[in-house]
Amino acid sequence: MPRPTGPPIGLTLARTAKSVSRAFDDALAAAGGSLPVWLIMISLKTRSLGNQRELADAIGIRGATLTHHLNAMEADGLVTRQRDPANRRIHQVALTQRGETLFGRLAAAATEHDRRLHADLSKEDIATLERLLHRLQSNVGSEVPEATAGSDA
Amino acid sequence: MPRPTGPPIGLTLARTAKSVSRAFDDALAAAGGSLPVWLIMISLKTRSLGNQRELADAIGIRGATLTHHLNAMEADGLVTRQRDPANRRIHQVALTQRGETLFGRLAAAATEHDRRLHADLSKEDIATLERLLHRLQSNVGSEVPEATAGSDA
DNA sequence: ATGTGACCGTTAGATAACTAACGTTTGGCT
DNA sequence: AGCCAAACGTTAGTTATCTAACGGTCACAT
Repeated sequence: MPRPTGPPIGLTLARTAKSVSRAFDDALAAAGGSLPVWLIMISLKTRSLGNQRELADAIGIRGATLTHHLNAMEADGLVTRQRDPANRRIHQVALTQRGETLFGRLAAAATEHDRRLHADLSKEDIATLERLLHRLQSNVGSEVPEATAGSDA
Repeated sequence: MPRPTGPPIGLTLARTAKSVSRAFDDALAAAGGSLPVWLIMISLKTRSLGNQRELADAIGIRGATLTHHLNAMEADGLVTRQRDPANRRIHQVALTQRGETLFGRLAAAATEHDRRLHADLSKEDIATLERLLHRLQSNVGSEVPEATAGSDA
């Protein structure tokens, strides 16, 4: 009995994520950025996203929050927003030269953070962790079992 | 090569924690509470905490934020705050009868959430996950290796 | 007894996320 | 042609957290 009603796994998960995210954000702040800015940039670089909504979904925030960050980034000269001529509802977001420069610095900080995070963990450990985290996510995803008995709502 | 520069583990961790916390908070909201309220209550019930600062540390928030929640909970008649006669700096926080009742409902919701979260995971899986999460936390904890070469601060 | 420093909790102000409602644009249907 | 529903992004307002500064209380030394 290794878990005699100890702290629930959800609580440990939340605390760990808070610590790790905090440390990551600090590292990015030291490089002149922040966690959301980094997520936006890396999504712009790697994925080919059609619109801002997909971008927001990709980094796990709401559309309104993304607008907020893009406003700040545009004011800082990191990105540009242009209407798509073919579909004027869509804003095409692109990194400026200055944005590319900052991306380089943040990438270095992110790599360093990841190195530190892995530290003594083996590749199998990381793979196992990823697998378990995905299981947790799918367990709370949309599993609303309404096939039990009665609709007691 | 199972991780060809895929999403960093820190990102997966953050997303999973967000989803799970969100789901948990929704479940608690349906029972008439919230995640911080639940954490405060369970800490009051289980641990024997000397003061509010320890309470805040136990649930991972700042003292000022705890004050905010306790104000709301006191206004709702869930807890009482009294000065410790032996040490008037300390506020003794206690659950009222109404607080106990809500605690019961939230405990049921939390148990249900935990059951759903575990779902197909074995005890070994949970133990492994806990171990890996603790490793991550300690890796970013306060590991400031200043024994490398020069003090470039 | 009195002054100094530390501890505890609160208050004030800033920051960042969310939800809800809105204006614009598009495409299909009548 | 004109209308209506849907999609996209922005704006407005709320909520929750943090940091910094403050007032009250205690222990200890002088």
